[in-house]
Amino acid sequence: MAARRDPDELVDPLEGAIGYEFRRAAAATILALEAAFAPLGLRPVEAVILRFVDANPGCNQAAISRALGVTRTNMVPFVGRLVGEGLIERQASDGRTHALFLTGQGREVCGRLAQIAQAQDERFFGAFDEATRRMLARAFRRMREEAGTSPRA
Amino acid sequence: MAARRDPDELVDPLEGAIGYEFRRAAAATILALEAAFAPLGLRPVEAVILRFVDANPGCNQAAISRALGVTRTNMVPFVGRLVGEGLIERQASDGRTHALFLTGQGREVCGRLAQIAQAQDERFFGAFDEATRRMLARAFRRMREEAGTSPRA
DNA sequence: TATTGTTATACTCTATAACTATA
DNA sequence: TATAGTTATAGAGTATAACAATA
Repeated sequence: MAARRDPDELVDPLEGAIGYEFRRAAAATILALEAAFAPLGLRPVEAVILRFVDANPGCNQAAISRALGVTRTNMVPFVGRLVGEGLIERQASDGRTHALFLTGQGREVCGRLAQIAQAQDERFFGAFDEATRRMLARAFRRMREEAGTSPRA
Repeated sequence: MAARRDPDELVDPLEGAIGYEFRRAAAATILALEAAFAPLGLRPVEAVILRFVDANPGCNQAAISRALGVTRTNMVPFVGRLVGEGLIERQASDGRTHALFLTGQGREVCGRLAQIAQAQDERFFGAFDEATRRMLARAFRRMREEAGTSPRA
């Protein structure tokens, strides 16, 4: 007996195409991460910046912008929001540079952030055993490096 | 001997975190795909829409919007551009619905598009053998379904 | 000269509300 | 009452150019 198809449900010509499934899965997990971070009033980018400041106390925002592939220009509103919410603070260091540090509240939020991110990783990658997860994480890192050698880099 | 670290190069506290590597790899492959499609004057979303029309001749744009998770509203400029470039055409069908079809040029572009997408898949996922790629594609699809059961769905 | 932080600006994508024509 | 397509609009992300202060 042939399966009936909802007339609304289209044939997906890209079903099973690995790059397509990869990109759509990533988009879905980003939406889920935004929802998970929303109670903290943070977006994923701001969360990553917070964790970079935590791991690199005293760094400046230009260094973070290079690490994340965000322009210096577009860092301004991100860092401004984090400062405005009292999560990080700027200290004059160089005359043209601000050294960034987490505040006490920033450290607390950063801890909660890390837990949420870890729970999301468990939610979406929990089906893989640890060895597979390490293999995939390395493969994803290599993909990023491979893309970095593209004409755009 | 301890490795010297570029003072500009920050410690990445999320290196090896699978969800983070996953999202950044996806962002990098999307940029690469945009660059690869640029000579055709198409963006990745428009390319997917073209392939949906190819696989579902006569469908309407609301059905595509549901399949892709794009609002009907935001389909308007995408479909408008594809029509404007002579790649798809609208035929009155329902009175309130337009049936979409590829033009001859649309079929040609669609074929080149598919080749480019396949080359990108090979570029980024070529290191995996076929069985692993099938396993991953299914895992990515499951991740999308899992995310779909989130509060946002 | 090069770098940091910034403003201004433009373009795209995304999200919501509302309108029309039709079913 | 629900659906298809559309317009208007607001918000966020992203991109380039330019400037002041500093190294």
